[in-house]
Amino acid sequence: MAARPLSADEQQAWRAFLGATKHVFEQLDRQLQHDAGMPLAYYDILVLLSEAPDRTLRMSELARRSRSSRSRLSHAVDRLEQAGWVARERCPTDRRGYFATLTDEGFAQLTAAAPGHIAAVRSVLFDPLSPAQVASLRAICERVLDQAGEQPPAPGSAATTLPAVGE
Amino acid sequence: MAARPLSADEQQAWRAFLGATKHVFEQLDRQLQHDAGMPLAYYDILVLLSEAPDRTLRMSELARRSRSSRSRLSHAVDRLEQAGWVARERCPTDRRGYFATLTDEGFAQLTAAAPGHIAAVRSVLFDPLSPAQVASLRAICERVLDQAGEQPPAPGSAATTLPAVGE
DNA sequence: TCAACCACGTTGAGGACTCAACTATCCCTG
DNA sequence: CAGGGATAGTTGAGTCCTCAACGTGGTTGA
Repeated sequence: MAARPLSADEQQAWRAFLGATKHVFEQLDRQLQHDAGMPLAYYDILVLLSEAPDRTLRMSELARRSRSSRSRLSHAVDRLEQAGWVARERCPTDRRGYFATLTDEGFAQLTAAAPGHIAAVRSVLFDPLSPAQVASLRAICERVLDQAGEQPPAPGSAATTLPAVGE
Repeated sequence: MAARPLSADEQQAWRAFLGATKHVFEQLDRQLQHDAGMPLAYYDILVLLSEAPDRTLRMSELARRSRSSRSRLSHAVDRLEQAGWVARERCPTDRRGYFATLTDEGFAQLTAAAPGHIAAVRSVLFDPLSPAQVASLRAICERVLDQAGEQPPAPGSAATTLPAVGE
């Protein structure tokens, strides 16, 4: 399976991508950790909760939206719960399930953290780019994500298309 | 400091970027870990060493090229040394320093791991993109990296430009 | 020559993530 | 309504990373 190696263009695109993403996430993580005491992944969880009705989501739904594994989310919510920023509650209709709710304290933390984080996102990612590049980046990332949905046509599986999961 | 919030376009670009990068690195890390028993970060270290004269680099130079902290690199080389893929050697002319060398065993591992990794990079990142998008992605990432070089004009520091570090 | 300073790299503690195994609950079929 | 299989979520061990502190060796200037 001697895969065709990357072309020179692809090679350089790949290295630039590796470097740029490493840099971006390192800056953002450091900024958030320093100024708000949470990593980027946790900030995202709080954002997702803050946007949900009643600031509440089922664990599995939260995992899906944050693109994390159940395990990762469970560990993360453990910590956020310890911090008092999120509360867990049993789901009355399905007793396997739990809801995660953003507490007032969590909302306050998020509100406090947002301006610094947004400024960092701007300065590290958007400021250097032209509007056309921002649009292009978005199209590229959405393309990659679309492709990600149409998973490996697992050998033997016929129709794996899921009934649109109304985002 | 109520930073201007992200525009709707920026917002969506940002979320797509978060999602796409998360997906890409998750896939690649999983593939490498499963098929070659190393995370992407270690693979990159081996690549950098394999390209260097005598497959050898000073720790600090390796840290710079891999964009990792000295600490991270030190831990990583610990592990790679335990695996027998890299060897450390004192620098004779500067006794604070060390060289890291890719061993034959390490080179063999890298050679074995490369095809699968490259195939994964293609399938997850490049295959979904048009050539124009690949070029665009590269330009975008290089722009972000350029900007990263011109660090914060630290208050009070006059000329922080470094004497081009011959790449 | 010696003190102050800087550069190289390591160390250890603690946090976040992965993977596999596990419990508990729900649902479907016979 | 029993049994099997899927689904929801948790748990613990192990890995990788970060941060701050440290030892050691080079360098510079009075």
